[in-house]
Amino acid sequence: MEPAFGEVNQLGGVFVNGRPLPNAIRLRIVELAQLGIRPCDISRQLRVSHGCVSKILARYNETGSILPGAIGGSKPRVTTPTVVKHIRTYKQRDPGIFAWEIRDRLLADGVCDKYNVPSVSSISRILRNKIGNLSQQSHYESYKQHQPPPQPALSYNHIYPYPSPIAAAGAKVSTPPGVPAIPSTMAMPRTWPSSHSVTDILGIRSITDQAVNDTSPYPSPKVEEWSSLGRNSFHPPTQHAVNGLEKSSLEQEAKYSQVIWMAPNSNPICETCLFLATCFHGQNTVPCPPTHMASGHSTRMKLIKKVREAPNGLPAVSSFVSAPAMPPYATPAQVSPYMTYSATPSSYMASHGWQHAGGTPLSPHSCDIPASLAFKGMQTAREGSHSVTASAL
DNA sequence: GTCGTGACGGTTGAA
DNA sequence: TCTTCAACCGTCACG
Repeated sequence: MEPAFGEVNQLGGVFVNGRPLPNAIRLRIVELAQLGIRPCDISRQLRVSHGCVSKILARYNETGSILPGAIGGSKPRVTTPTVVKHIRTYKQRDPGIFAWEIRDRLLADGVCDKYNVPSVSSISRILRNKIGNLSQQSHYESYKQHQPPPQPALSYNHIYPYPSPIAAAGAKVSTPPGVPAIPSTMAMPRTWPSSHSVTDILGIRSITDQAVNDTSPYPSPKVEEWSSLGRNSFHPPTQHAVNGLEKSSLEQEAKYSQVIWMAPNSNPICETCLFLATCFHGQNTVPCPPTHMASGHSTRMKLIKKVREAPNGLPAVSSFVSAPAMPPYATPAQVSPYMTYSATPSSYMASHGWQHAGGTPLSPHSCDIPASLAFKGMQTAREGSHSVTASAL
């Protein structure tokens, strides 16, 4: 079994097979693309395969979101009791009705939509297995009397929150050609955890923001709550729609984050840094870095329950952090392979004009995204430059 | 050299 | 609790 710490791709980047890239990297890919940097350059710089860059950009263009899709789970059943009931009704009214006619009627009557209407073969199977013997009707009715009323048929999107074309179009940020745009993921007001502003994705809060309510940091999602999150908690896209993805996806992300950024050995970690994948310093005696202390983070050291361990006893990490092997505030020479993902946007973020949704500039977190081996060799070229341009990269 | 695409091996979570 | 299945992931190779 491959260690949970990941593998190294041909570009020298580290990834965990089967797991999505961290949001910070996904976001950075989109950022760089919108700055006009070619995908091949993004691929090399972030050490992410060009196929992945292409896929993430394509998804972003399609959905307006940088987030990966929902992983795992099963397709919702389309043959709900309601659907079966309607099929039965159609069959009773017209015993000679064809399956495809039933399918059309399910659509026409609004019983199903195009996402959850059963296939013709499914309808045929229902007719054969459940309705074929109408002598079972009395049994069915008897059974039905002892059952709760059938739930309305769930739309496919209810479970699978893929944004509808309309939602995607609405979420999409239209940008004049050549004009760097702030992705809609970055433009959303901060209403964590239902926001995907860049500050939320990266777990950054402005100093001003924290000063207002320093004693009440982020709404602190408990791991117990996160653990209960899943596809069952998906909501219709009309609710909490954020950037083409609704709350449920964010919840899933929260759960995913829980897996990535837990503290090893139940050590306290900075609650804020918990959401900063590249700023992991889960050691008991290590305070928050000065920049965090200045932001009041040191007041929010918190014990996070370890929730998941690899069979070898090491914490299961995703593609970002090698916490046990990484001392806090690793110097470039000490950066673990996982820090390969870490871009070096400190100067970039501080200078390129991003504004917090509330108008507050992002607070520069020197440890948010530390120096990266991915940019090794480029550092010299970037010295003295505070903007990301193709030439600087 | 760049980019889109499909195969592949992997993870995840609902059933 | 375990297994199955179908969704997703990123990498890689090919054209």
